[in-house]
Amino acid sequence: MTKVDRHAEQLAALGHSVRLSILRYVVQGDKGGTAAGDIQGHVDVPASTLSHHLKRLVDAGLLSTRNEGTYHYYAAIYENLRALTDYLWEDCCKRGKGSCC
Amino acid sequence: MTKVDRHAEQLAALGHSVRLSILRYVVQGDKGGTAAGDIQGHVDVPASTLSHHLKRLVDAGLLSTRNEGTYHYYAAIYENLRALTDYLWEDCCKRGKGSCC
DNA sequence: TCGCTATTTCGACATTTCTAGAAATGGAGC
DNA sequence: GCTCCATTTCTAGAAATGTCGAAATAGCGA
Repeated sequence: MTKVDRHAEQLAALGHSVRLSILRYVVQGDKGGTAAGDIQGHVDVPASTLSHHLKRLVDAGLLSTRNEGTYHYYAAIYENLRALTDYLWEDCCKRGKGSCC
Repeated sequence: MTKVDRHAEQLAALGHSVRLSILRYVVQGDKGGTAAGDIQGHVDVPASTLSHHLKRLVDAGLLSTRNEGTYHYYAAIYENLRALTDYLWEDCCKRGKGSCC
């Protein structure tokens, strides 16, 4: 999988209002992660739906998982998120006449 | 449409390898925009498919269009792209114990 | 062991997105 | 007018994604 494909997959993972809300909630949370139940209280979807969305974010490499007893904590992988946002601006205006960013 | 929905739509627009390639190519191009034909030479999809993808990026508010004769130029809307990437980091660690970003 | 809670997996259906050929548009030049 | 050329719109089928109830898993405490 190329760099473009990988980043497109991450952006697609964020391209859904529920998943975007999840990511933002988790990004704002503690570094140790946020429990799935806590997240559920915030986004209001059935547990099975939530679980699917969380899996998608984990698969995309944006969230990590840690299980503590029956609680599952999800934390943002900040360096991957940073790499993603940086990617969109990489080589900005390289081919242009003036600078812009 | 809420802020989350709007940004999710923009991220979904970028969540496709062809469209992500298009955006990056245009972001790197001149402020005056890049012609559709130029873009097509870069991404290698049929014109009808390309047009569909370009429309999606325009609808999401990430690209603007300008017609000059038969040529259609597409340019990145830098401020919207900036707002999008900033949004992902907004209030980072607000609810956490330590700082992280 | 039993029951309780947190969470995930399964399964099936509805919806959306992707793709690309064919036809249509719109402008430039003869 | 006609004819290129660049690009978009139409169309329809294939593929992927979203949803959520029901069932399954997994860990805790009594």
